[in-house]
Amino acid sequence: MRPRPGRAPHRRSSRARDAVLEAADDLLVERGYAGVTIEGIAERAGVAKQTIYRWWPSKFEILMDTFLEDAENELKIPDTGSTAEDLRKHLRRLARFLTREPAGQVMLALIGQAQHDRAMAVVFQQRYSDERRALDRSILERGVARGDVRDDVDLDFVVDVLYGPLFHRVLLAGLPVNSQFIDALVDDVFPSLAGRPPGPQ
Amino acid sequence: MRPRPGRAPHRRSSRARDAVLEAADDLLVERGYAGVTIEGIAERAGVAKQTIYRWWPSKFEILMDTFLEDAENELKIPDTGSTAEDLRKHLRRLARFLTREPAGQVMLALIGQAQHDRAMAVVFQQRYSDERRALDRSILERGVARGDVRDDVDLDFVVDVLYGPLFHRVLLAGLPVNSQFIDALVDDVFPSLAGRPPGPQ
Amino acid sequence: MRPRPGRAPHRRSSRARDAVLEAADDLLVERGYAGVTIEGIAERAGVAKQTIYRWWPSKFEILMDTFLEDAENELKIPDTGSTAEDLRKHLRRLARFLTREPAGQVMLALIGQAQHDRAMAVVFQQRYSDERRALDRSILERGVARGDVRDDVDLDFVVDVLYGPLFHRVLLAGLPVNSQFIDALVDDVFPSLAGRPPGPQ
Amino acid sequence: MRPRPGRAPHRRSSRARDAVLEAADDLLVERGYAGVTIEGIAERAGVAKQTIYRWWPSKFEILMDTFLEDAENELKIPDTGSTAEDLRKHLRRLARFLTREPAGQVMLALIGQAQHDRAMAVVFQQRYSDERRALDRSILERGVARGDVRDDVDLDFVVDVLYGPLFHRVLLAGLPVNSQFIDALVDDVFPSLAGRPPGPQ
DNA sequence: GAATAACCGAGACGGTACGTCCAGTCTTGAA
DNA sequence: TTCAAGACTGGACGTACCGTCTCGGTTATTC
Repeated sequence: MRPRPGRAPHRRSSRARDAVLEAADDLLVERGYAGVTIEGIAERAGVAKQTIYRWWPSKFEILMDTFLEDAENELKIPDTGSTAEDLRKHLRRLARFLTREPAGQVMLALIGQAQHDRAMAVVFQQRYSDERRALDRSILERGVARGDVRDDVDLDFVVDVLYGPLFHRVLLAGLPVNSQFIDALVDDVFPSLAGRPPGPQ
Repeated sequence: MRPRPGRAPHRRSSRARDAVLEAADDLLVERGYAGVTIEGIAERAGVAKQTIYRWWPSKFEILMDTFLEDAENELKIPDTGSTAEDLRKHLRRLARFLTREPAGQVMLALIGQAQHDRAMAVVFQQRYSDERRALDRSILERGVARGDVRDDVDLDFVVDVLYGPLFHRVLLAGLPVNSQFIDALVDDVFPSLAGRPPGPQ
Repeated sequence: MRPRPGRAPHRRSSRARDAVLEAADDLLVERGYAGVTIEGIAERAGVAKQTIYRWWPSKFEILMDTFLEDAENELKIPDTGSTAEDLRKHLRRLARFLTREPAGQVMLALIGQAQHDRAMAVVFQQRYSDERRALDRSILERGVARGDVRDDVDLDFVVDVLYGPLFHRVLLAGLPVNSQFIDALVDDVFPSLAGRPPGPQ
Repeated sequence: MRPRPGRAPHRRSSRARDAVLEAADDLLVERGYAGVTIEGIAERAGVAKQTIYRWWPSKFEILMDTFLEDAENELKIPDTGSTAEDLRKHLRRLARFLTREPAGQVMLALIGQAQHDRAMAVVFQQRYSDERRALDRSILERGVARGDVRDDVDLDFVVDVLYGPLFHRVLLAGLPVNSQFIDALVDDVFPSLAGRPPGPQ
């Protein structure tokens, strides 16, 4: 049961893996997506290009690896006991992530690249979007179980209505996403669409 | 001071301009954004690279020119007399544009590129998003004037709530956007957020 | 009749050409054939790799160009009036060229490469060996005309017998080629094989 | 009979050695000198690269090993009792070896490589040329002892004059080496240079 | 109707990065 | 200790485009 040390088949160097991910991340933040090159990553990571090509098919996948680790750490689903509060916390966290943090820049770059290339769009959906949607739904599903979310609405639709406006602002409008914006979503849109007053019965 | 002998001559060749825009468009559809290269456009358009560089700063701007022409033609704001019906028609048109038409592919590519490069994001917003938001608002503003849209809601917020879910599906989820989805936005989300029953005064 | 200036079709840069030839030459002398790389030439010549690939198919051809210019200048056929003296002078010049001069190193490298690759061997023969053999023969042909070379021997065979031993030493043996060696060829081998005493008639 | 545990074991695997030599030989014939790579040899021989590096410093030395074995077998010095006939036989054998046989291709490749690299030239001379010259001389030395070769000529010089023309044709000219060519060397050049009529005394 | 200057096609140029191949070194586990 | 396997750093390959730069040839007015 214990992972025997030195057992991984064909002993990939974790030193190289980590250096590559970090270098790619840094380059993206410093120079933007086009400034991330395999050669640049290799040089900064102190790694040979061949090592990169051995383990990743494209810079997209490298950034995907970085991003997924960050998303897992930074975008945990809260559980406060109140659906509205879970949504508020999570939307705020997400807005901050997208607009202020390096890892959010990586995410935006990946979304951008996915618009350019069908294959990468599929990778992004399979490795991120699908699982993320399940997580996003989980807040609502807890609400359904708890009784403060209606059980007769399509939760996928609710997810799109709650998260879509945020992405619309960030990806298309370049308008600020502030607390009022989030609050309006949580306090106005959510209740009228899916909320149910925690009443008797 | 003396621009005398030989008088002001040439102007830009519209033949070249059109050929370039069409070539860029075709290449994008055939090969994706990365497959659009200045050399490729020049060759296909039968135009010299220098001619392209003379009139456009980047392939992004070339595609921007194509896209703006298409958007103006294809995404006209309807005016049926009913806000809900205007929204329904327009959202359906937009969904179809994004998911089915070549010009929609161009738009998605431009949105994608805007995520990679701040400067291009600014260009996209100034040349498209700002004006588009005004157009999108105009449906609602007519509704306010007409009395079937509440006058105490932030119309920009309503725009994000109505259009955001659509883009969320298209840009991030890869899920289908069908009539029910649009209808749910128009019939459920819109009325509860901004609709007002056309009552007496 | 006069070459109109700026007439060459598509204006190849002679600056680039010269810099490439010189860089290749220098690299060969400094680092040997394997040390001549297209990248190294490009860097040293201050030229883009693509420029090299545009005009030469391989480093072999680059060195061939250098070598042919040098050979033309350095291996002129002497004309002293005496076949034996012409041979002596030419063989000495050749021996010195091969064993002491940078251009001789280039020649040896090309001969070496020709052993590795049939296509290059053909290029070497067509661009050098064939013409050189004609030049080498010309010494003997003048001798035939003059009467101090027999007219019943195959001059190609004589060329092989006179030049072959020199190359045998240089290419295979690594033994010194001194004046005695040349003199033995001219004074012993040549007369008995092809010489004719300048007699009456 | 069981190798006691902790015993000084292994010696060089002759299976690996043979497989490497054969693979190198095959690759040279199939793909030329540049097509012989350590990786290619290792793969074809079913051997690890490390094993090759353990026993040979370069592909040159691998081919050298192959070649020396072949030369020893294929280029035996004949002993017919007549110097002229020994020369004729040996020169014919050599011509055929160089122009027709796989092992001759290896030899030409090694000679070629020796022109590119001083160190390899030295190896080639020490491991082949010096010994070969002794063998070539031995034909003449037997002739001297026997009395049909003059004893006042430098036999090294005679070797160069007899073998040089052959290599000149093969290495430089790309001209055919046929029986007449060999016969002319043996019947015209050799007697006048070093032959002595087998007379009395 | 001739002069003239911006425009055009063509494409060479110095560069950067691509993705691949191979060199030579190192490490692992089996025999 | 050797071996097969194969990951590692590193360097060069030959290609594709970038954006800049002539080069001549072609308009299309305006004197």
